[in-house]
Amino acid sequence: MRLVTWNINSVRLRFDLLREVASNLDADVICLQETKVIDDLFPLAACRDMGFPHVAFHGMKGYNGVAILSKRPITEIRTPSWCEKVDCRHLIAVIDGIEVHCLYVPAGGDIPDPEANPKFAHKLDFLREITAWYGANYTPCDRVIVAGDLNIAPLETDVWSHKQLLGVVSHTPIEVELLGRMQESIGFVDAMRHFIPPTERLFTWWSYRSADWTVNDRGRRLDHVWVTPALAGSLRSTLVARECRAWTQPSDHVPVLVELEG
DNA sequence: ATGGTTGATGGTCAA
Repeated sequence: MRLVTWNINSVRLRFDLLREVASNLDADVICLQETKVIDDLFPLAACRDMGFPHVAFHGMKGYNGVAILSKRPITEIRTPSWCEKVDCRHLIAVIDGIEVHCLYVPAGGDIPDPEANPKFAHKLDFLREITAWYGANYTPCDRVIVAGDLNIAPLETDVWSHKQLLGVVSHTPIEVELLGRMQESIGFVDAMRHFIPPTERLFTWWSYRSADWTVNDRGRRLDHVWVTPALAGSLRSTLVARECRAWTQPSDHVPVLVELEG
């Protein structure tokens, strides 16, 4: 299975780029975040024309939204929600007996203080809640993939400057700690770092708020693919499609590919 | 410390 995750930042605006991603990466499964479209307007026919007959989507007006496109049948769809909000951040599709979780963790706003910033408090609560849920409902023996924009760069080499980003939302110690607890809940294996050593810089996102994203390579690794220990032995390769950031009218995130045997 | 850009939207809000 060749699984791709991409924060597409509007599936309607960037459908032509999605075709390129699907084709260039020879994807079997594509997890999308920030689709920004209600379900009635989701481009389902275009997905089928592109060679993905099986599609699950869970969207809302204007913000968030997740989708999973698959060449193989989807046998079950679920849409959990967190923090008593129905904000379309989590979609589960069962494909080949594997639970594929497409996840979009709240970004958390600008101020890294839960007292002063309700969005940051929501991000931390979201992580605590979903961590408890994984721990209570799954075991390392289950076949689960979590793929998506987790909006946290956990390692020092997941950001362009560890020191300069310690106080910036996405790399603060409290977020890194909570993401670590979530990963440990059922022993998720970081599929990208399974192949790329932690000493090597690895980014999947570069801000729009820069005249030239290539200057000093000021990126962060916000997008992740995790697999349960039951699937770790099936991991074959990973790839960050960095070239997509240089495309015309790009997303600020680039696609990440993880290949699994079978 | 601040600002910078983008997308959905039709006011700003979120990222």
